[in-house]
Amino acid sequence: MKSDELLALFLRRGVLWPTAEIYGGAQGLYDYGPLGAALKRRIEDAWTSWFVGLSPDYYRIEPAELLPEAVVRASGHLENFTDPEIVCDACHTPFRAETVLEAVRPEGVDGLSVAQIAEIAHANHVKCPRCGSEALSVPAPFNMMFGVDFGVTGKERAYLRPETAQNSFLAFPRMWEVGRHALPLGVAVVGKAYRNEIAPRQVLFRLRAFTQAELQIFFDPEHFDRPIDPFRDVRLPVLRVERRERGEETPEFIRAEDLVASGGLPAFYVHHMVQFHRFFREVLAYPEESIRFFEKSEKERAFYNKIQFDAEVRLESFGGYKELGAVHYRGDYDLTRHAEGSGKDLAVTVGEGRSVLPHVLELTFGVDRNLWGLGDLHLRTEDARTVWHLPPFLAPVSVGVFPLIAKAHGAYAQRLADDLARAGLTVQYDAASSIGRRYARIDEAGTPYGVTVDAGTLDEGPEHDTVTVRERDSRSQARVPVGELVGRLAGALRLPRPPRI
RNA sequence: GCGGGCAUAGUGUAGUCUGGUUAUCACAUAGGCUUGCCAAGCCUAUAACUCGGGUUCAAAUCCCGGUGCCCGCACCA
Repeated sequence: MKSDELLALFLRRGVLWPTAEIYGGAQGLYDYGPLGAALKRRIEDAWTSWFVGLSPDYYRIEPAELLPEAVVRASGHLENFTDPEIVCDACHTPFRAETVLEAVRPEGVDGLSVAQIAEIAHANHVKCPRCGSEALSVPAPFNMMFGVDFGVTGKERAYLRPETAQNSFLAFPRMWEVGRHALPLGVAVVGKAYRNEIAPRQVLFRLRAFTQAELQIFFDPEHFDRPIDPFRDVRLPVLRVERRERGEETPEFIRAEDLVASGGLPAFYVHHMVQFHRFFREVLAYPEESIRFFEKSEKERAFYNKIQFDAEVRLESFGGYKELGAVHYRGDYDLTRHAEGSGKDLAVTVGEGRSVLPHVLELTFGVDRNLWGLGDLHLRTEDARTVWHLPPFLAPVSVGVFPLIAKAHGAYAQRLADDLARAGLTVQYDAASSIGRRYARIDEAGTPYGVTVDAGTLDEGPEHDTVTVRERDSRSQARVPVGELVGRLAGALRLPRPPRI
């Protein structure tokens, strides 16, 4: 679905709206309404059920969203979060310092101060790539973290976390004990992260407050290549660097085993790519042809990542592939930095007394972006009606309950709606306007089932205490005894968990 | 952040160039009548010129600024 169309629908149905709208809004901030909040919760629960379910040694924690300054200093976010820029004073165009100085300083600008970068530019008479002016200046690097006063004196600083990953690294020593000394050890966090983005845009794609679902897996690097259970014949849509360099945009389907055997990727890494792919397919129901795992080259990926595939999905709303998640091999960068920063030894002892500083595999997933993706890919207009083909277990409301004729069947239907809600279903009762309109309303909200009470339900005939269950996608109807309703629907509404490979 | 464009009921829009009646239309929403299993019909109601300043007898319309949105560049998990 097109971006404008999707946003209009989301606004109309109360999925989301701009924060502080009556004051003109605030860039990069959106609030979720009832439908959006419920859907987002379902996505988070589905993600947790799936990824934490991958192993008994994977856990979810819920840490604080504020990080003391020492943490972000050690993690590198305080200095390194943005690359230094060079701005042309003549045409006001900003460039990455590294790019502009490439000819005169091929080794890059890491570690140089603002003054040193400016000096190099002037000494070599570097010109603006766009207008040729030599009037270049180097502004102080912009840090994308939100800093806050911490404590009553205001002398201490803390920062809203720019990513949830840091919390998992900080939790490692505790989790090593709580997890009873097991590797691999997974520590998941689902929660808000905050970045003062320069140019928030595209609704949920670059927010200043956004929700990440991340799983950091600490593992023994000696086991990275250890063969794990066979991948059977799983094929992954991957676009590797060599193929990209030939100008290809589309992925090729490569057997997981081949990615390991001839593709040079560690088995443990590929195993988690397979699980990520299955989550996209089996839980979010993204079409196979929309997904690709996009390999980042050494230049493109963050410096701490040794292997990086972005999990991308092609969205009509933004006319191309968008990053909705990623699989990062971060090596021992994080634990090394935090061991140095804190002065604590973060190595652990495994097996017969071998000391190991675990490496980290990071699975990261953008909750807001995927909520948008579920709208883009599953909302379809079909002969003048709009249907949100959400997987049933993700639907904000599971069942709509309607009286065929409000006056005649309303009391029974209202009672039935209460009973279903008490049984744990999310239910919406609606008696307004015609039955067709009510079906249309729930179709648009992604509700998979409609239950209608009619004359047969109330009559002392063969249809006594039966209702019609109408299915969103097929529009088919079946007569079901009310006592069997919960049992009938429960299966489709249960969150999927990963099968053991 | 730079450049360009845009901003009218809940949603989508007409009107702006060329200032001048009660601001157009559709859908949505609420109530009534009727109907009774896929957005039916009729009647009624609710509801808007992004904010601030300026020009003018008069501003949705022209000018300036703020805010927000879109596109390109730059940046980016």
